[in-house]
Amino acid sequence: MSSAAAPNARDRILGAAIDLIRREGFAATSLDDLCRQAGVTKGAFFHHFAGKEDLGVAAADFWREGTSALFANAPYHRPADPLARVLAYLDFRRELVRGGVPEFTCLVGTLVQETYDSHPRIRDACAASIFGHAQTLEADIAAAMKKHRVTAAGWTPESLATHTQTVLQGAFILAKAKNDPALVFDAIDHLERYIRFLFKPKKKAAAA
Amino acid sequence: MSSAAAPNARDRILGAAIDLIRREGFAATSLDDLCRQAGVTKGAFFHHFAGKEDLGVAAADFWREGTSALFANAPYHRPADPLARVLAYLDFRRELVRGGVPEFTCLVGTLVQETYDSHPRIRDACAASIFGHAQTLEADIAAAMKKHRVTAAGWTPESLATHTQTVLQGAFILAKAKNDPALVFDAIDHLERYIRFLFKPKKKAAAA
DNA sequence: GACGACATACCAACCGGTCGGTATGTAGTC
DNA sequence: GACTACATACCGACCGGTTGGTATGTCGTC
Repeated sequence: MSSAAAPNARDRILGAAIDLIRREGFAATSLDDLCRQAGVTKGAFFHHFAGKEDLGVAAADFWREGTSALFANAPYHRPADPLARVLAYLDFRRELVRGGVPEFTCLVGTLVQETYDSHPRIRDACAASIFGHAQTLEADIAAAMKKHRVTAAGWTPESLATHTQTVLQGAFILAKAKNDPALVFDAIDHLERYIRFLFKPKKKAAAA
Repeated sequence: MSSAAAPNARDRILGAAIDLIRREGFAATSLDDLCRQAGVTKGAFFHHFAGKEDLGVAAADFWREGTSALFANAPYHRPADPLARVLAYLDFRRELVRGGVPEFTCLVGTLVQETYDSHPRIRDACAASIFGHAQTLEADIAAAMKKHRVTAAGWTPESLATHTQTVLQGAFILAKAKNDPALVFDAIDHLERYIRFLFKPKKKAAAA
């Protein structure tokens, strides 16, 4: 994910940006620190990026590309049953919670909080990452609804897919606040329990 | 909440800090901007606060005091049934989603993401606000479990109370990313559906 | 010799923080 | 009730370092 020792300067800068922004935030990450950590000079930076805002957009795009490749190649797509794939996705998210808080939390979740009001281009790039990823879950959810004959009362595959990301992003915030990765596991447990409820065979569906 | 025109400089500074930090973030909020918006000078600022980190701690504390008064006096405590109180809490959270995104989102959720690694004092103040508020929900959840004879399989009043805050914090992030308050309502709807599932009378409980 | 990929040197604005100073209490003493 | 001694609240000019950004140079490759 971090391309710490990439051959070209651009990727080294983006790798350093992902690391520093997740740790300190976007505004608190100075270009001097960034270039030092990437092992390049300011000249290299401004050769590849028009400015700091451009770096933010590029970092969010880089994150989106990296994570979408990671999830596309992950093993949770293997089960034949679509509901099993959704639950395997949650297992995979649990597996990703390793190392320190700055290593497993989400770049774009951090980035968007600092930039949503002042840097709409960065905000949109973050939104593309979050909602683009959510979208990859919709097909499995829709297939699971069909197979398990679930008629949604008040929710859709899209809204449930979005909700998984809501829970994960919130879990990262609470994990940071308490400096405790266990809170992410708790949140995923609740989310899994909810999804199992939604797909539990029953005579009468709940209203909300 | 914002004490925009408080009589004393300290509260005006804190009100301006809550506004600016929610809008731009902590690092991007300069003391010059802050003092300008508060209508005070740098001298007044450094009379009341030891430095910028101290402001962060004070703002989180101020937020905790303000929100805990708001929730303590809110009408969702009125229903006799404890589960109804929990659901009324969710309704109250829906009501708070008014105005623009910077106005209804959470100060400490934003603040902690920028400071969890570099300013532990601020992080702890944010954690106190989030988890202190979550704790106020535990009694109602526990009473609801008792009344509705729910034997939790894998969750506790504490973990469910925490989960409500997880969902809300995550919802704020997604609402910022898409610049759309409706995402908060969607998230609360899913959360309400989950809670209703948990307390639905049934013969057999689910495992997770 | 043009061009892409960087390095070096530098700048002006801005940043958090300091400092000397003023105005207004307020409590104690005679 | 006047005087001293001190505290609180606030002002605004100023400082040195850092910031994002620029201008120019160099080296390898086609």
